[in-house]
Amino acid sequence: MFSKTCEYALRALIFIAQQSGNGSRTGIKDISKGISSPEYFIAKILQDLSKKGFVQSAKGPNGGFFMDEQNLDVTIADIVREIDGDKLFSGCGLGLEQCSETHPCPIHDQFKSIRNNIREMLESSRIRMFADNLDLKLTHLKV
Amino acid sequence: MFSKTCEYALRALIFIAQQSGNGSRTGIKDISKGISSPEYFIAKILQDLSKKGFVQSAKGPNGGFFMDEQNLDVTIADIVREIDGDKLFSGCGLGLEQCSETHPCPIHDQFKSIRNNIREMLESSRIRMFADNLDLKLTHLKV
DNA sequence: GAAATAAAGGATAAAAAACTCTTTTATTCA
DNA sequence: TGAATAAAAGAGTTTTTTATCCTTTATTTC
Repeated sequence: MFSKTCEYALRALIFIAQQSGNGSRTGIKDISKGISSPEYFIAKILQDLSKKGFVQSAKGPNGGFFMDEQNLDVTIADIVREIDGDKLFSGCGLGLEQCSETHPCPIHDQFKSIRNNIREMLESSRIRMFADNLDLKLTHLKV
Repeated sequence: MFSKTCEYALRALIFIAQQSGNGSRTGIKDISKGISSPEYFIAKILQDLSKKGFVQSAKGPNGGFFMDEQNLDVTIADIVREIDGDKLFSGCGLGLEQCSETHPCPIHDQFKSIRNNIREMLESSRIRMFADNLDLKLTHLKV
């Protein structure tokens, strides 16, 4: 469904959101441990997400990644769209470039509703929503 | 959603299904033109699908690919599962290996319903269902 | 201001997916 | 039986994705 990069990104952002709860910043090492991801790889991904404003970062001692109120309101859809593009939301199920209501591929109709489900689901899910359950250990992000 | 290999496979099988309607066999060249796919690549894919029994093939003059009644009743889900594995139907949205009802990832619940939608949709779609509309040019498989 | 810390940046490596080419095998038909 | 046809098989190559390493820059603390 999502690329590996996107999976790691979502996990990292949810993790940082939880850690940001008590105002603290989290370093790459903690993040990569917290979400079971390759350290250098998630570093690259966060570097990118930070440039795009999905997460804040600070260098030096006591530095690390954290999220502000705006960051917490970003939807999963926003993140997915940024990393994987909008193929998932609008692409043809069979990979055709020309596929539309008036010029559909064979499975166009079946896919339309699926895609809408996915889009609605991802657009109504904000990072903020997942921090609490993670904090209460009702959910997890590892392995 | 699907790998490129899987997209080509589905397009090819629907195409062959339509062509099989009038009892004729279809060669790789026609198939690759008919579904806008790289010729050698779809050849490899069909070689594999043929070994697995999703499609029939015959060598020599007048040879080519075709489908029997059983082949036409195969579901899209069967094909996807064979090519892309069942990650789409049962994998964790965030890529965690340990993700279940009792030990869920943060977006587990949201994904559960999406996954079920997808599975139901793909399991109720049989190749046979798409041949007619393609024949009537109500749908297409190119570009 | 020097040492330590932590992210940013740039370059590269490894693995997987997508795609290509050439030879072999089976079949048909003249 | 031999030429032609078309898929099967096997062996690449290319591109994309995933992952790693090393150097630089910014910040803090002493």
